[in-house]
Amino acid sequence: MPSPCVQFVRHRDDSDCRQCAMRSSALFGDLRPLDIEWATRHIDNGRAVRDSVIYAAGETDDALYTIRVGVVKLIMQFPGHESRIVRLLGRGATLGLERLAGKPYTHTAVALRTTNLCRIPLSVIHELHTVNPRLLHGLMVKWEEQVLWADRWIAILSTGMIERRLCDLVRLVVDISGDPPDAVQLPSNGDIAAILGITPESASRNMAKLKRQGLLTRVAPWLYRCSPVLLAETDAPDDAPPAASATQSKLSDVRRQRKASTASRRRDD
Amino acid sequence: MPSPCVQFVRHRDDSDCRQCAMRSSALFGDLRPLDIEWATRHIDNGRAVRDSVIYAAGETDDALYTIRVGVVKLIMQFPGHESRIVRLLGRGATLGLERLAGKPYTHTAVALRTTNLCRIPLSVIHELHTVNPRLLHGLMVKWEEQVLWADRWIAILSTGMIERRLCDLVRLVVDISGDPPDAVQLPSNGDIAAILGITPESASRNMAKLKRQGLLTRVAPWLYRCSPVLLAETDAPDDAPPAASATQSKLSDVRRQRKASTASRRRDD
DNA sequence: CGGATAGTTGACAGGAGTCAAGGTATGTGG
DNA sequence: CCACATACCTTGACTCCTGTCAACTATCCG
Repeated sequence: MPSPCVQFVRHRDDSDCRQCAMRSSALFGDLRPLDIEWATRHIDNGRAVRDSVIYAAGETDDALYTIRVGVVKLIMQFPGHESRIVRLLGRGATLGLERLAGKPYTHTAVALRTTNLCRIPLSVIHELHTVNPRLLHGLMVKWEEQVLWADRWIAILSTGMIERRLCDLVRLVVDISGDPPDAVQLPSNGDIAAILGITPESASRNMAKLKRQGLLTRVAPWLYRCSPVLLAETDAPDDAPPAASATQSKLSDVRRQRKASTASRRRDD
Repeated sequence: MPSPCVQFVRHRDDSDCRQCAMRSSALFGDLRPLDIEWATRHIDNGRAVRDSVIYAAGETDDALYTIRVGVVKLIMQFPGHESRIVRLLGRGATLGLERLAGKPYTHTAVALRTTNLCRIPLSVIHELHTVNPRLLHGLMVKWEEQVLWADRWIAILSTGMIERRLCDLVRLVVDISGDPPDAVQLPSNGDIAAILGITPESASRNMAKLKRQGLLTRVAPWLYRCSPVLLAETDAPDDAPPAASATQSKLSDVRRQRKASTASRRRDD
């Protein structure tokens, strides 16, 4: 398996990259055109076809990546546990920031579809930072993005009934992929399962349920048309504002926090 | 509700703080003693009793925090969803990094027990960074920590049977709190529920199950003695290496990745 | 055309949510 | 110091969601 997965070539078309760096990379937002121009000469452009591995967990290549267009999944595997997809990244997102902390890649990054990305050597980041410390802000923004996506994954995609989580996943994919609502490219059932932490069978069954409800229509394998209802639905099921009668959705509630401080302090170390 | 939750006082005991900054804060690891000494003069020390709010989501106070001793929970609340605890932070951890990206606090941070923490104004970070850009590395390390904890939360605490997740949670608490194994202070059932994304009833039932198995013994309300078996158990149930017969633990498997690259490329945009 | 992989579906069992009834503990007021 | 009120935890009964196992179909590729 020679794995001719990802191939990178030095940039030729400067204007193209410059445009990319400015609009999608908040990373370089604070830099001067001169610095950006310098950087682009050291940034390679790459194409990763579906299922190709951009980098694998544990590797220590000295580079990070930004996505120009496409979708990438980050797979995490802990020793005694099933592996899970912990993030889906789309246009403008940054992969491999952990290399800046000196850690090996913590995930395996795989393209969900043909993806166009830029490979930025760590040395370029360090050089830019030396020249212009304002790069710090861009880096902070990128890290914060990662954490926020991770937290969304926990609070939205890993909590509650599978059907609702699936709906949220579809919305998320539409969001980050930029696919038109009538031709959304959803992950395979296996991937959906790894994203939601469920079995492929449950994924299949719940996809079928959405299809029966007319919220989703398969127009081709992997290609779906989603109803506006599905896309809008932030939450409000248009009924049951008070004393909800939802079939199953209690779980815990961590409101009632602020009030605590004054009273209650029975036992403590 | 005047909320006399957290009170901060300027440091008096320099040596104490310096020691703290060096051992627990990789943040300042790369700085010169002189810079650290300067920084400590602008860092306040605070005490948060159990259930007190360190900061609330949406606030924009210009400071971040590091924990000297104690445990803090980060609560996240998305509009139409139940709130979940997305992280538990212990000694040496950093809270509120998102302020460095210019974002309001994304979580509500609440002390799980009496907690001792340092309040670092953003201006101190910026000043230090100007003086010594090597601070960048410390910041990268802190961000990477946040992401790694978040990913663990997804892959370990939000996947699979509740009983196993509970065991992992106990191990995690022991880990970050530093409690002795025979006197571990576990979160309330409500908090356990918000951590694992389950109901308090399920939390209670599964805690009872662990107690029945002798893995956990309550020595006082909220205080437990955990058996060495529970603490060791990385995963291997000492049986079933091949064709496992576990009662329920299939889920999906995202192995078989590497091989993909060469073959398979049926449809793509 | 045929083999392989992935998706679909049914039957079944058990896990986990829901509802509701006590029980226990902390805190207040007499 | 005791009685009451308020939380929270605990438990049981019940439902149904979801994992498991297995058979079958659809797709893709050689």
